[in-house]
Amino acid sequence: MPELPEVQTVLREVVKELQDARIEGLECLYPGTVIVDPELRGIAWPATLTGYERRGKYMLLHLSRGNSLIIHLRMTGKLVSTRIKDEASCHERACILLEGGHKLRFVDIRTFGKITLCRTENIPRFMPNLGVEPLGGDFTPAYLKQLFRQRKTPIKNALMDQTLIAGLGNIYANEILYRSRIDPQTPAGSLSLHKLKRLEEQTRAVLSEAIAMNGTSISDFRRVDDKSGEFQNFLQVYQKEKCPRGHSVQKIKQGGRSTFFCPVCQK
DNA sequence: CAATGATCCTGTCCGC
DNA sequence: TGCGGACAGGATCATT
Repeated sequence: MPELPEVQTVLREVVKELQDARIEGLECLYPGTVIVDPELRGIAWPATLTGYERRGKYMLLHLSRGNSLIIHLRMTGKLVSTRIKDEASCHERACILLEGGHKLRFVDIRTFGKITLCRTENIPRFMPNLGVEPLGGDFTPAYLKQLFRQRKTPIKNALMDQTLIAGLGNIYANEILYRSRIDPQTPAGSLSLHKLKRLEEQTRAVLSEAIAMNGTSISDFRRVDDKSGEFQNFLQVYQKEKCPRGHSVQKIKQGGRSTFFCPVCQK
């Protein structure tokens, strides 16, 4: 499932794919996958990439002519370059057309992913309110203390709430809590500054390591070049029977999602 | 405002 | 063999 490290990985590779190519169009191949800003008038193409950024799990690609693409992979979205693999897929939902007949295919089994083409100044209209960037300077124990104040929701749910912290999903929330030795059921607002310090440090550590390893390929995440990430080899609790210290990992449901944790290591 | 639950969607896996 | 059902899960919307 693409979370922050996977999105970062894909963005880096998409940029490499787009930076020297003229973008000639955007094709929608499944109803609703491509959203076009009604204020975008006239001709958007051809365009070139003028900048890019990641915000939470969203990729923003800024184009010439004052337009931008907002890409969200949701659960099963993939961007596949025809330079690497030119093979049709029945799950192709959209397509970015490049000069020379090359394409960047948006392949998405479950059809939840979206590509929005909008005026750059209208980006906020097409994006939800997102919380703090977990690798940014604002992400500090004191900030978390304030953010979680009065919150009774379990810390696991809070970590995955994109309006609080942007970019964490189920896999990394589980891993971060294990490495922080925090019980995922702990009410967020009751965590001591001491534990929040561990949480902050481990969040940065886990995400940085995962980015360095090109993300986690569980089930169907693939990079633009169709290679897998490598971080799945370093997961400590997610879908594991035993934690690294040999204790049984417990699986529970929180907010409809699977939580994996070690009741011995995490208090 | 906070928290919860249903919804969207399809491939995979399990039990009968 | 095949069918039904559960599961996976990010974001959004409705409800409490």
